[in-house]
Amino acid sequence: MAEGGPGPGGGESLLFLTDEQLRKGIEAMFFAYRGFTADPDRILGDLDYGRAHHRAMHFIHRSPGTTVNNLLSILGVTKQSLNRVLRTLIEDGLVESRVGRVDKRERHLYLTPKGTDLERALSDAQRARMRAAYRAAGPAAVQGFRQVLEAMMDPELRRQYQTLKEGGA
Amino acid sequence: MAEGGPGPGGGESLLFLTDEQLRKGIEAMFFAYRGFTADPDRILGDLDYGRAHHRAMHFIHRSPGTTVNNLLSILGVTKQSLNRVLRTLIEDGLVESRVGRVDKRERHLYLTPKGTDLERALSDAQRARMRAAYRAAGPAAVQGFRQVLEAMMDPELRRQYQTLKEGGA
DNA sequence: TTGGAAAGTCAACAAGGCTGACATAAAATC
DNA sequence: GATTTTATGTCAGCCTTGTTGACTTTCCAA
Repeated sequence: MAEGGPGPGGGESLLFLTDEQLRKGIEAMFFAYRGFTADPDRILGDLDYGRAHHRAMHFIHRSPGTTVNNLLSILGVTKQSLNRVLRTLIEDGLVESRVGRVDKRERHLYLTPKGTDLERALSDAQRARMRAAYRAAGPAAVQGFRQVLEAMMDPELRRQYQTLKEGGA
Repeated sequence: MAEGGPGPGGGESLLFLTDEQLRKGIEAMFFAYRGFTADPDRILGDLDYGRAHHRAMHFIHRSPGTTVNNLLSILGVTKQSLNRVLRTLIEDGLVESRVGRVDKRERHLYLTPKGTDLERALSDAQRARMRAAYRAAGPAAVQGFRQVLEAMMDPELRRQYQTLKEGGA
């Protein structure tokens, strides 16, 4: 690897934030994100769904009973955009939309058994890659990976990420 | 932070690869990538360009004189898709396309001064975020960040990433 | 000289973003 | 009780950026 840049050579060197180092990080994000989405995309390509469907199913699976508005703020898209995706998922019997009991304006979203199956297939594929990457890099690297990613998020998104983190732990 | 999951508590714990840990990594990638692209997107939004233009300019800046075919394999899109982007960049005087000297079929791509200016504005914004994230997470975390991302890439993309890495170092 | 690779172009299409306008039901407020 | 706000859904239309397929031009090399 021979990292550490122009500093005293790796380890606890000073902040080795040359433009070169930063550029490598940027390109690493670019290439890694392609790998990150490649496996689910392959599965989705065979069906009539896309990445947007995957994202919706992921967060519905993660927070069953979440409302449309909540999902909207997590995904960061317009309701028209989300609705198009959600409609097809509901029509195809992958997602169920239940009217809220306390507030009947709200729709609570759940994966059906069929939806759960697809979500599992997709996340199995994505997890397999993530697992392999974690194994290859080692536990210490995983720690750093998560720290940098978290620091890279917009503050608002970081809050949502952390809320999700707690909720699932 | 209190990481380390269900293992013996952080540090060199065994492979703590629970589905929960993996899912957090997946969501971290999702939220972080949004932050990663947010700043350039804001700049591009004001102009008539999109993320695809940014990517093309980034890699032309990075490897001046690269051929269209080379760029194609780095970006992983079809030549029609790239060509549309490239055409507007050339028309607008941001990119120059020179016929190859040894192989006149090839077009070698260069940023014009105008193109260099925009590229710098975009990458300055992106680097600023990356720098802040690196600073917040610390040198050791940066090491891990890069290791995990590299392990997450498809083998072919990893090779391209590493080639770029060497070329620029 | 002819085959094939590199590059470019045109047409058509799809996914998934976006805005704006509007409808409905229910909750909240006055 | 009337009004306003909120949550959701929907229609129409637009943009970017990806796709496939068909075709042309250029030009290297066998």
